[in-house]
Amino acid sequence: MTKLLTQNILNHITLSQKEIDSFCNLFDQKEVQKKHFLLREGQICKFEGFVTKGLFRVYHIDSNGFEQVLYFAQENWWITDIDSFTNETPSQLYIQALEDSEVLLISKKDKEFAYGNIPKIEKLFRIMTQKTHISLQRRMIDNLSKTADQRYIDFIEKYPNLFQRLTNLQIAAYLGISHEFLSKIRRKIASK
Amino acid sequence: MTKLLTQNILNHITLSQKEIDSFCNLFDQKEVQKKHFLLREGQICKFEGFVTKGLFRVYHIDSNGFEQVLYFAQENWWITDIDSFTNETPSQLYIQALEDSEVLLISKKDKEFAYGNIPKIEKLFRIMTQKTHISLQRRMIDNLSKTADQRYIDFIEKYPNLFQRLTNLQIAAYLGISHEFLSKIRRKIASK
DNA sequence: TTCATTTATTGAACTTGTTCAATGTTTTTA
DNA sequence: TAAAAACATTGAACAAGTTCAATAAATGAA
Repeated sequence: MTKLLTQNILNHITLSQKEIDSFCNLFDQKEVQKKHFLLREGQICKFEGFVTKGLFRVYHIDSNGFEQVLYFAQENWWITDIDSFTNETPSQLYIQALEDSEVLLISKKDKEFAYGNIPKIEKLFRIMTQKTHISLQRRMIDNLSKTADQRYIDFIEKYPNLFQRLTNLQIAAYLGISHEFLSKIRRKIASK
Repeated sequence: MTKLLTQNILNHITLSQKEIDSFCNLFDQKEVQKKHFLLREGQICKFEGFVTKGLFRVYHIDSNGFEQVLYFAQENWWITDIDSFTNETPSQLYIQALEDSEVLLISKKDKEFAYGNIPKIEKLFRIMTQKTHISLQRRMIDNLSKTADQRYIDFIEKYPNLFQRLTNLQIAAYLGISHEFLSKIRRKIASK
């Protein structure tokens, strides 16, 4: 059950079997049906999660009712609203399963426990946060500098697997464009 | 000389005087004249820096020659290209002083040393990386959901001090719009 | 202080992307 | 398997933002 998680951790740092077991034991498995929510706006995010099956979208709804996707999380990805989780403030985000999914969840208390009792866990999350920050930094630059056409082409190249599993509606919400415009981009690309 | 740095660290974690001294000793002070560079595209970023005086911009030049500002760093802010520094890959960024400035720099080797010898430093950077990630996440959502007018108004509110010290050219490059369009936004706002 | 350079403003034409409404297609569910 | 719901496409009118070129204003260096 925690095989994927173990693998993921060992990808970042080295831990003894004992440390791994003790850390993995802090997680609870949860099944989340398609369209069900792990988190809604206004709630305080009480968990950090590791996806073992399925696919989630983490998104925001703006004042005009439009949805913006912050990121998608499929198998082997971590999900949380780090803002709400860290500061214990109401979330501005929704986390919804786009397929029948399974996650391993750890609470803030248990995570703090791990920080205190397994020193390398501090390093693990330092490294993981760095990596997600680096990706977001790259995405920020792309969003500032590239046209929607190019961002769409980049998305397909970078996440061919996600591309297969997502609707154009979801991809448009990630790229920051209307789905109608995405449709026109697709036609333009196809006609080449 | 390291008073600001000490204050900044104690804002995030608690350290003994001895730990503080031992960590602060790993930094070298450097003066950077206005318009001079701490880092240029193609170089590997060898430092993590803490600004004690002045103002820097961290920016990217895209394939069309346009500049996008990833962030500004004034006194009490940290600067680095975390991507290049962490992965030891050529940077895509420029870091330039916009005023005569002073920074405290730590090398990768010394930072690794600190991780190994002062356990709480791991926590310090985990927390700091989380915070910068949270800000970037908020900025990403704003960029996806808000119009340029609103982003400009938000910028002034959020960074009134930076706003005073920056030209409209720099602000436009941060907001992701042309400076001509920013000029039109300013006129529109002024006429209200 | 003056000349050169950088920064800011403006207007007109243009491009990118949105909105709305209609229609067709696919997927889900009863 | 039929009906409903969600998703995708299209066109036309519109809004947001760019580009280019000209000019004015502010700043910096000699």
